[in-house]
Amino acid sequence: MAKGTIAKTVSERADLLPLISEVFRRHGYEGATLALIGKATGLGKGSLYHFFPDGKAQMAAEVLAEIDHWFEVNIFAVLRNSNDPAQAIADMTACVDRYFRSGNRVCLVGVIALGASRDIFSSQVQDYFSRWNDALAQTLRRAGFSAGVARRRSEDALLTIQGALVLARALDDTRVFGQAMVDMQARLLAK
Amino acid sequence: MAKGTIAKTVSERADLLPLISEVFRRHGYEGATLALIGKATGLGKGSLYHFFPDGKAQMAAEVLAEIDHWFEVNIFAVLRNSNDPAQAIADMTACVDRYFRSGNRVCLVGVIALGASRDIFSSQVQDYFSRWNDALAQTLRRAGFSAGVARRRSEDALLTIQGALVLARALDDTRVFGQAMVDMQARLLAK
DNA sequence: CAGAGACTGTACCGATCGGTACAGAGAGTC
DNA sequence: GACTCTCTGTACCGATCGGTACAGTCTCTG
Repeated sequence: MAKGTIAKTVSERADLLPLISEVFRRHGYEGATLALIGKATGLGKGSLYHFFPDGKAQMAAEVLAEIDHWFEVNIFAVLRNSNDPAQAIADMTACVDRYFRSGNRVCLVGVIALGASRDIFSSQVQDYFSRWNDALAQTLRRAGFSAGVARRRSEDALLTIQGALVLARALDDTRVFGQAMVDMQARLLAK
Repeated sequence: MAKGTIAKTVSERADLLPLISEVFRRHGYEGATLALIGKATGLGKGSLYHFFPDGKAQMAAEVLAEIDHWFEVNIFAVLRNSNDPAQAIADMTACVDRYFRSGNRVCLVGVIALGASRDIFSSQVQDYFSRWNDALAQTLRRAGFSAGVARRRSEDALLTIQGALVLARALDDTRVFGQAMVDMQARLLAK
């Protein structure tokens, strides 16, 4: 009930999600507190619950949806629509390297997959990876590989990205991530 | 101050660590609460703080030390001492598959590496992976590979294990982990 | 200018957080 | 039996958790 100390900033929902996303990335679902999210966005709980009436779970769900959409547009769709498989895979690799800032940024979907919160978001996590897997395998099929090889190579690529992020962070060496991306691209199109 | 309701169970420190380890694995460092640890061990805070006066941080540090020791004995030492590189790598692969229960169990060191708690345990995390990396690269050198190739293949193997754990959990498909272990072993000794 | 509705900070809620204090219970020693 | 030391449960601490309530402030519409 302090007198007239309320400013008006008018935040856009779309501007909020990337900021919240980084908090979840850094601290995981359980570690991301409303206080941290408030600090990152510059908003109080009032505003936060105005935009996300269902609280933290809704924020995480919408962040995951936005990430899913970004990958759908920038990566999955490119893989599906390209008729130059080698170029599509090169584009994907470059895009992934840029997105994860050469290993300095962590994959939120992977972080959630490892934690206890996987059970809450299991369908979104599974969907993200299996759609990526399908799109990439489809591209490899178009490059002339059998369904089995395509699928196996695609899974290998996905797991390489996730593992490279873990190891690069563990060793504090982004070079590990860069090398893994080079190796991954070579393995995808080998032979 | 309820009257005489205190039982005497006499827990062994050594029996405690594996139980605590599983809590950290499932919930991460921030998500592992004293209540969960108490539930898992069947001990109250009194006993917990008797064994670990510095609380949660000490528990995590000792769990990490125990994991480190287990890998040192069962994996790193085997890699260093074997004079049959192919056999040593096959043993490592089998041992890793067993330890991670074919992808059903998560790597605590990897989980910590991804989270904010990495900063607290950075030296232990880095040590674990770089000692593994050194031991494996040394084995590959003995198999006749150049230092550069050995190092690159070794890093690739470590990242494959971590990524396979993430992807297997995300897709809820342990087959992914098994296939990754097969591929990893083949790539380590290829050509 | 009046009213509606979106957006804001803040006080507050019960629950739980990590951690402390402490007394009771058991086993060993004399 | 009295003393000591280890191990135990539990009451309690201040801080913070996710979430609610609400009054104030702005913009937009008439």
